[in-house]
Amino acid sequence: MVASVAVTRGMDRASQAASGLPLAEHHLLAVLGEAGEAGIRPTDLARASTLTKSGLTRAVDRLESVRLIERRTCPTDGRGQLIALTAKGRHALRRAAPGFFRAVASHFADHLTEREIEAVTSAFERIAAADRA
Amino acid sequence: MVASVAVTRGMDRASQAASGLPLAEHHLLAVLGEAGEAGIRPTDLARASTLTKSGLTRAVDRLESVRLIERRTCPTDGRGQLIALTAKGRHALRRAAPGFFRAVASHFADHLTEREIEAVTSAFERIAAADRA
DNA sequence: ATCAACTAGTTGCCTACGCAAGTTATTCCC
DNA sequence: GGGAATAACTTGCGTAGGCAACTAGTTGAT
Repeated sequence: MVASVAVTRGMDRASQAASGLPLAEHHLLAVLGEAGEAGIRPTDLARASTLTKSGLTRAVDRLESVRLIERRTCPTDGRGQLIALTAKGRHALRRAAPGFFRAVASHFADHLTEREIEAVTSAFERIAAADRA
Repeated sequence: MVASVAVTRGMDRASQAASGLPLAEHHLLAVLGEAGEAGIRPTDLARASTLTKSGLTRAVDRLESVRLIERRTCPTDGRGQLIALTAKGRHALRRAAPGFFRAVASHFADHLTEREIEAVTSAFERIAAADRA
């Protein structure tokens, strides 16, 4: 836990430097980037992030207020919505990427061997999957 | 990050169930347990925890107010103090231990192979050490 | 068709905690 | 040994975010 907090804090500073956004919000942009034009439902976005539904609502509020993302009404469910990157959001993500990847290296990957990176990646993916279940 | 937040949240609930304390505070007790009778300086405790100095001040306030730990004036530095478990604190730590270890297993270790546990442990120790430097 | 049970997202409330500035004690240099 | 630079906590302030309760919409059973 101590190490993971250290990495998270370092990455958060790096994220602020690279995009002006806290790590959690940068991560939302990244997930939305993978989701593509179609957008993604808030509940799914929360699952793929480090936030609960209520935290997500507010993070989305912030990102929407600076026009990095947009809420669309969901065509198939009147309760729901679809969240997607705006053009501005896509640009912000692209611009932040190099600094972000350097930070992953300096705060995390550079301290590990190849084998360790593989072990950590697969183990943590399994843990995240178990948690979602 | 997603996995580490999932584990942290699970462990936090488990810690609440086992001792009534949030994970961060349980961890402080654990570190103090290892420090022994002599106690430990707040700055060192902060380094060994997930908290900054200011967060530590307040966590110590809370734990002291329920008599699980005590602040002593430091004999060798008039600015400083020594923090140590009270007898009540030692008991609380012992009572929480079984539930706590079960939670480490169910939220973390059970999802990993032996080799992965070793890889993660050594890698994360190195990361934590690098951060302290 | 209606009503109950569930799900999606939002909000009120509260707390933890980081940052930066403040206080007090120490060290070190001259 | 006197004064600047540094270190050890503390505190004021601001914000993020979890929980639980709420609203609105959906689904399914009769």
